[in-house]
Amino acid sequence: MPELPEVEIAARNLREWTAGRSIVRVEASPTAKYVFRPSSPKAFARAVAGARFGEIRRIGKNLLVSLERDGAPLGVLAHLGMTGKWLRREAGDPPTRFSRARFALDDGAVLHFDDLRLFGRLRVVPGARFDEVPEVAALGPDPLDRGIDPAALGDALRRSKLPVKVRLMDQALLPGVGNIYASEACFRARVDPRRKGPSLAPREVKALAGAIVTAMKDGIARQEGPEITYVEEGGANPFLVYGREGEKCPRCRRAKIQRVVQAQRSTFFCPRCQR
DNA sequence: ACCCGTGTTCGCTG
DNA sequence: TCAGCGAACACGGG
Repeated sequence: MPELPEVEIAARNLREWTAGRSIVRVEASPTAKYVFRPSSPKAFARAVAGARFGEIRRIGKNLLVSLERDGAPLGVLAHLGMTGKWLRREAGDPPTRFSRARFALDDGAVLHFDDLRLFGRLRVVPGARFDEVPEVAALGPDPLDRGIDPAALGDALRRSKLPVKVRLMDQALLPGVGNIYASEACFRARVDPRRKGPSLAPREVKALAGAIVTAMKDGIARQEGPEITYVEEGGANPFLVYGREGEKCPRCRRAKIQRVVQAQRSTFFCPRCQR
């Protein structure tokens, strides 16, 4: 699931599910110790039980959940990792398949943090001082929230010899851009993902800046619906090039989509359209 | 059995 | 000193 669009959907869902609500009880699976590091599952549950929900922000792929407990601010930083998701169930429903933490609310709902691979994280942030968390402080401006300044993007690309697709995934530059949307943005901008940053012309940088934002907005639009209770997987591949090795390019319809490996991750592109 | 994986972090290296 | 690289993390799914 999770790059910026998926996390944005999660944020919207969570806002709806938690508005005005309090946490009645928390269960954290003891086997999922890794999810709660550097704290423990027990300490995490103890810290947030009884809290009332406040604002929920998203920066890149991070969810910043503000809580209030005994009149004092408290925060939870949530990251979905590779396979994390937030699901809403009713009290008494069976646990979701890879449920790692369960938050019982005062309206009878139970929010599950579900995560197959255990790369997700739930972390208590004392006083909700998110800006003191190094991983949050290191993030650049959120591209959806604040837009992308082509001049700033150009500067950043010029300062690094990394292939442009790899550079786009730097969370300090463009928080929220991950492996899928980096490929998708390069395709939309017609830029070869293997190009080195400094080789890009200003008009290509500008195209990239626009392509990143529109790719993410499309991703969000695809997933939002009138009655989302939770986002399901499965179904047709919604992406233009990602996961489409060997298929005909959706733009030129002549070349075949190629897959290459960059920085240990798969990159998909059209060798004819992307220069 | 084997390869793959929508993410991040850490230790090493040149 | 530090950008860049590769491994590690953990566990299915195909």
